[in-house]
Amino acid sequence: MLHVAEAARVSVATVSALINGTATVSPELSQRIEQAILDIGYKRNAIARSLKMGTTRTIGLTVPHITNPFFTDVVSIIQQAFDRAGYAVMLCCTDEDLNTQDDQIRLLLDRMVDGLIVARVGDGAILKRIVDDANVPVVLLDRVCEGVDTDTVVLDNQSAVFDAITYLVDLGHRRIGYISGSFDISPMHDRVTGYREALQAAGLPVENELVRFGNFHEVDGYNATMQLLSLHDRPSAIFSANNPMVIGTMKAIRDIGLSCPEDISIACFDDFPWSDVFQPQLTTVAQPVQAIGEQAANLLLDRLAGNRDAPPRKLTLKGRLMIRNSCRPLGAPLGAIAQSISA
Amino acid sequence: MLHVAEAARVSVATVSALINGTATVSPELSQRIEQAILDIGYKRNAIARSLKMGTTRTIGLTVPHITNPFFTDVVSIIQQAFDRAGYAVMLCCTDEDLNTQDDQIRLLLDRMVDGLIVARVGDGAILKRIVDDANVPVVLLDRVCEGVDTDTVVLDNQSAVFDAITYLVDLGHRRIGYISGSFDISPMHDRVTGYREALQAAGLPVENELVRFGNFHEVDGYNATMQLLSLHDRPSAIFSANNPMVIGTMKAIRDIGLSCPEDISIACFDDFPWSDVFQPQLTTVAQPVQAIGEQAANLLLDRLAGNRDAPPRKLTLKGRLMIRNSCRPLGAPLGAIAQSISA
DNA sequence: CATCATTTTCGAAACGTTTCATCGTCCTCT
DNA sequence: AGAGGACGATGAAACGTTTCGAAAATGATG
Repeated sequence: MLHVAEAARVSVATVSALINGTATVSPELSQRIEQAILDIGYKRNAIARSLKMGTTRTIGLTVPHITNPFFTDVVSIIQQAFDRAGYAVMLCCTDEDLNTQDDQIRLLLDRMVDGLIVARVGDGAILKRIVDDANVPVVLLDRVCEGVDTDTVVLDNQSAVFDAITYLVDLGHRRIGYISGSFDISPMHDRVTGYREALQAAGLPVENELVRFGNFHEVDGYNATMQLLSLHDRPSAIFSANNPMVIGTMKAIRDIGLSCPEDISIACFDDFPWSDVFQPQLTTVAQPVQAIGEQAANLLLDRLAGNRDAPPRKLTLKGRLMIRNSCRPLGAPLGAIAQSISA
Repeated sequence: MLHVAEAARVSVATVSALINGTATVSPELSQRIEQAILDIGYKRNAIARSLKMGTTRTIGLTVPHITNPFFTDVVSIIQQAFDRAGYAVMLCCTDEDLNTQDDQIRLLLDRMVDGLIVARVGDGAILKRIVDDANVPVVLLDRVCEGVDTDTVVLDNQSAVFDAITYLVDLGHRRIGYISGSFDISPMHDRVTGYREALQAAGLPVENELVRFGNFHEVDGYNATMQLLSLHDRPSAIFSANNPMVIGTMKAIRDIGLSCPEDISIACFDDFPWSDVFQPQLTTVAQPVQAIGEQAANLLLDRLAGNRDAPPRKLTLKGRLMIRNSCRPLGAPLGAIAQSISA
């Protein structure tokens, strides 16, 4: 900018005024300056600007896994929203690891991001410290946490799983396996609760041996399924609490030589685009990813627009059970599957 | 830092020296400074540091689509590599749009990223300008471009598709449809070339009506498949040049009432984790995503480490044909599929 | 004890912007 | 004609670091 000012024989203040439109500059100087900018190929240095302005027009976004289609979709939508608003997005993957997440968020805050969207934080204390420490607005995604007062977008996990399990019960299933993610993360907690309540509502016993915990990865789903299928009285249906784990479940039942839905019914959380073109077409709980992403982005953009003091807003969205053909009516002949799909 | 210096009754220069270890500071002052840092909860301002140092320890990464599993995997691996090296990654999705990509890269350069990894750039001229303008190292991913001399990691797309098509020919297919992405992007160009050469090598005619172009999205695959299947002499096999498009292909053949592989054989580019648990299990060309991501990261990290003047390095990796059960031997009874899989 | 070498600390400039108070100029109004 | 306003342009300070040369303190040596 100094060079531009010299070349145009004006002061840097005038150049700045022209570029930002913060003051009127005469046509004559404008022309000289613009020419100089072109000649020199000047680009404003965003770092210096950020330092002076105290704003980076960048937000931080952390997700557990970018390979999980659910998060991929959400990230993509959030990206687009901030793109439109002229913000850049700094993405970090925490790999479901608390320390990593802590490091990442610290990194982001050090870089003076203007705001933070944090998906699926693990530990309440860490989370609380983050929200308190950061003097920037924070939006929580897919995770609610007692005592942490900030904008939040979550799914009604409990009722979503309740509906899914109830559907299985209605099909005649009595022993339903459940594969959960780590229990200390609220969505996982709520999903298990939905499972238990559905069984209780149907007057069925809740048996601990039917509930397994994993760490969200495919291999966890695989191992958990193997355990469930080696029970002496094995379940006739399995519900898996996330997408990567259900892949593990499918691999396990394939390796054990069973087939779905003939031998075992499968349902899971999180829909994916190809779920109705391959067999079995999985019955899933679809999250409204578009809405989740947009709402989270809107909440943060609203804060960034200056609405700092409004009380924390907590949004809860509803999931939707997508019934396909991976669950069969128990005791009914196989031919009945087709009918059940139209249910 | 000023506050810390005051609280510890030292100069800011000394605080800086201690924090960065750029000079020895006496145990006594060190102790006072560290205490002050703790008391105040001081965090170094990375923006001011970047301004002074001329380096942000941030790299930019652009990909066409984050929802394409291939790019998701690559992004994830690149992320991890730079994470380990203490760099942050700024991710941008270009949505296959040239203007968007241009804007994104400009945005990244304005923010003084230390380096750039650009996946799948569309236009040669734009690309050349980017590489020339940016006074930071640039690594090209999944795209090679005449006249642009910079580090590059690409797949040997041509031979990968050649192998896949040859496999289909060996199964007895004579009319093989091909669904390509935009022709002006080198991988797409090379893939089509592989297709043509495989047919020619087998002495088969290359018919234009069998080659369709789309813009990488599911809907493009759907439309292209519909067109291919409405030909009066329709193909017995279809190869789709990327992952989202093959989903469209599968939906089209489902909607038309055909089934795979009985009525039509399907193969595609890009493997995905669930491809061998659902039916049909797609025969795919798997890219070595791990290697691609790591190599790209290594090339850039090497430049960032100071190796600026080495001549551009061009890495070409090999794809691998993953034969599953979505292609059937033509003319043979259906039972023969199982045998062909072991081929 | 004076001198010199070495270690430790510091003041001040610089990075590239934005912003604010100030200063000319020129116009308008009494 | 002189005063007052409006407008355009500018100099300089500030943002929070790093760094360099210089100053101060310490230790060693003759």
